[in-house]
Amino acid sequence: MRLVIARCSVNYAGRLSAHLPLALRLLIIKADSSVLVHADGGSYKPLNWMSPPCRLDEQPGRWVVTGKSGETLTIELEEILADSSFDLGIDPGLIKDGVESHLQELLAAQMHVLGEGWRLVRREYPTPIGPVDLMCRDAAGACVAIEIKRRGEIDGVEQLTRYLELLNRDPLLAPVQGIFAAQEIKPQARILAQDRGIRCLVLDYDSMRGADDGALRLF
Amino acid sequence: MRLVIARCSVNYAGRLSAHLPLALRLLIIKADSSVLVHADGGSYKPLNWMSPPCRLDEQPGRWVVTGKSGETLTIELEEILADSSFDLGIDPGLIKDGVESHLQELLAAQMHVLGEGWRLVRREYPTPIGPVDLMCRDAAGACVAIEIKRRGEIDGVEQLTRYLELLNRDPLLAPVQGIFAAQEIKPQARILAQDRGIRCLVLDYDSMRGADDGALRLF
DNA sequence: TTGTTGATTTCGCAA
DNA sequence: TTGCGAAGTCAACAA
Repeated sequence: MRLVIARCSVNYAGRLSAHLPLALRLLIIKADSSVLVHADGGSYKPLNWMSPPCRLDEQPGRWVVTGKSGETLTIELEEILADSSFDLGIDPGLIKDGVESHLQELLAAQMHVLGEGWRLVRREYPTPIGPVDLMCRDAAGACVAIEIKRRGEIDGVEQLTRYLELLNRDPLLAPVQGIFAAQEIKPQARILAQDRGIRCLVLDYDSMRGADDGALRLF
Repeated sequence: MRLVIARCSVNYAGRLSAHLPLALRLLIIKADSSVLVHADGGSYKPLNWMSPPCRLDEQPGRWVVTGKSGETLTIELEEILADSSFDLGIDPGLIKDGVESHLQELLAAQMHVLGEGWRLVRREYPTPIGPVDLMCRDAAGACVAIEIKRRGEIDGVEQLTRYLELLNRDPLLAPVQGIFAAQEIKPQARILAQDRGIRCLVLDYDSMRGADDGALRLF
């Protein structure tokens, strides 16, 4: 990894065109030749960048980075204040816990909280327009499709609605009910769901991990 | 901006939990106290980070960054190989060209590619649920609503469907047809559009800029 | 390889 | 402040 502090101007030509006027910035060149141009603010997103795979052509006062599909990042170097390199090695990588797939696993393993005699048909139940997170049957044997989100917004309700519309065309499955489950359900999403006869379920991740059934509330 | 090369382990506790085992990494502390943890690969996204606004508590061998809503990033510093600071000043910012609004302008100026005698009624045609990108009339005088996306996915078809449903309630406008136009249309979006009687149009930005009508293909 | 979905998405604009 | 839509989204995973 090479770190350069330089007064530079930058041009990008790819899906769009973008230009950065002359200013002092941090330039990062990673081991795979990818380049990041950072300012001293904003968030983690660079002002401009080139993703790997790419090739860096270093000329005096000018770097030209060319991407896989021909896009180019051109950096004009006016003045270099610092330039240092380090060998960091390969990173062991990030370990995450608490994302949507975990919610799906937990709810799949706790079908009983939905009601007596409910059972899981399968996770990621395939349909032509994408997989239903959980397909199950209630005590009476009727189909129920469950869409799980970390944050329940209108898009998720629309997604579940599409699944239900399609599934209900199949006489072997119909009628299929829907449940919209999320750690947090936005008011607009809740209203839309209820308007469409879809039940809402608020999930509590920590409590589910502890298998505390009281944490699940059906609306 | 402060740049630190250090052997460190990192823990994040917020919406999710994440952990980085001990390894050599680049730590960036920006002027607003936001922190980025980068490895020597991957893309522009850091392995871990804290977005502003946040507060950095620097203890010996440990940094604790606390975010606005209480999330924390804890960095345990095992060994520091480099540590330098720079004053970059405020960046003048990025100038972009080639985004969705430009596609809208270009298509609005090239109505004839849709067919003989087509004309534009107006761009950003207002409805109670949001503006229709382009409203036009075909040679027979029938209304056509056009939704433009850079990448055409299912959400865009849903959006256009909502507009059409609403517009078709107005006897002065009905029947209103729909066209879904994008630089790239995903298969599922195309299927959904066709199922709903919405035509798909693939746009080529470069050719449109050159006003090459042959670049537009109606499906 | 291609396609689809989730994300600590981030970012910008408008109501 | 909140909500909605776009992004050079990125990244993980399945077909």
